Amino acid sequence: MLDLSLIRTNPSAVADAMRVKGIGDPSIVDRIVDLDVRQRECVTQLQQLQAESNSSAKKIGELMRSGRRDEASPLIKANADAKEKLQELEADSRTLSDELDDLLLELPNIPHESVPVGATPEENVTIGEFGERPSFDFDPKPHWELLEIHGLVDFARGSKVTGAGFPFYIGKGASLQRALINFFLDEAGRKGYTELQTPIVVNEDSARGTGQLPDKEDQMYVVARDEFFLIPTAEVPVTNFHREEIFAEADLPKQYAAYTPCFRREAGSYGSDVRGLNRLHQFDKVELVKFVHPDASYDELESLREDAEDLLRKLKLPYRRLLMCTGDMGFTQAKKYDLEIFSGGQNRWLEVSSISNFEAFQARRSRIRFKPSAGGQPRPLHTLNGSGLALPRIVAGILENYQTADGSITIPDVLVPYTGFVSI
RNA sequence: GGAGGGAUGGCAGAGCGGUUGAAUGCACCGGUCUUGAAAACCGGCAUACCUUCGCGGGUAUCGAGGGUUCGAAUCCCUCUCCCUCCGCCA
Repeated sequence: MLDLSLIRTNPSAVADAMRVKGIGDPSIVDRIVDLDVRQRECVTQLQQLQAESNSSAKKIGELMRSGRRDEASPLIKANADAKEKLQELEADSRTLSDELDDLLLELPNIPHESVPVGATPEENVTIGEFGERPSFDFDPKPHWELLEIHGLVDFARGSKVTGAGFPFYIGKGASLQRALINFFLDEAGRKGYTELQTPIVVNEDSARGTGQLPDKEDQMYVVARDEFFLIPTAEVPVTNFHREEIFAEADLPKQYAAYTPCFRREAGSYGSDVRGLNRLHQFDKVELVKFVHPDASYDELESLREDAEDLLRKLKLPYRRLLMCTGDMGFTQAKKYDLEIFSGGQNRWLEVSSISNFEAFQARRSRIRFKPSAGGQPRPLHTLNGSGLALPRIVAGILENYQTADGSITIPDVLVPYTGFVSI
């Protein structure tokens, strides 16, 4: 959610943001401005009437106590008469502010000035390539063939038990995932993130708080009977962990790491890139989330990105860093980096982390604030998150980049203490 | 799932339907005292919104929504959540 006062003072900036993001209908900004004016007129009128009625009621109380009932009765009648008008204004005010709130929830976040304007993924900016791509003196296999050869994942039985995109991991395949989860969490802990285990279903307020609603409603699985949503990322429960809370300024920043399964319907995204582990309906991820002071959020974004990249360096996976253009950013982000690893068996880049600054967008929706130590009103803080990291594509990358001529796979050194085996 | 109890400010905890946005204690912040600290004393300390250039003024909020009343934290209804006991179960 955006600051209403910004919309008042600079509505065109908001409409422009919607255009460069390609999200929503910019004309709703005008409707918001109009509604806002009408709402405030209505509230002012209502509060004036309430003030009159309050002071009259107080007077009645005094008269009644001193036994001057006859003097009170005309006041009582007048107040009773005013009541209808009062209720009318109350209803109007409520209707207007509900309408206003609904529209405000439709506005996407405004991109940061450092974000390149662009409409398609082709206009994302590659900032750098790091690490060494593997070179093979044999024909490298894609990971789905390696999974098959070693019996690491069972897609067919996953489909039988649940549906496409819900695989079983077997034996060393399962162990490798568990090793990665532990490695990621241990690294995060070392870097000062507090580990959190979270619910993996959330209620509607939480889904709205982080901006999945109304934007990503179709991407979430719903437990209709209990009105829960399966989380598409740990960002949702972790950010909402502090929903409706006010921090002391000195308590910032707060940072958390959480491993969770993630559930995504991926409606409308079938295509050639969904083979093997490339795109699943359920996958595992360790997510890093920060609650920070507004002045610090862009520094924190870089440090969060560094924390994620550090994992790729330690795993010795070649990767590139992309700065997403306005059109390829989501509804909620002000600035976003993607990290993609180069996976040798498919000879293509796979997104394994997305690192975003939401500025006050989520915090305003979720009412997560801090109280300035210099005094004054609580202010929304800034939230950030980044994958650290998403598992299946890391597994794909390890299998493809660490495969050897005889079809076996070498476990990256840093993972060996976690797997307990050196090869598959 | 069955039975009962509860929900008040950061926490604890009062609150006859009429200066109760709310006593009191703790915590916290500022000050006095002290060489310093502690103690003691004095003062401050919720959130959202409207209005004003500002000082200030006003409105709403005692789990949520609705109702009764001139007036509701206080009475009535509905819902949500929490706790205790029983049942079931990891």
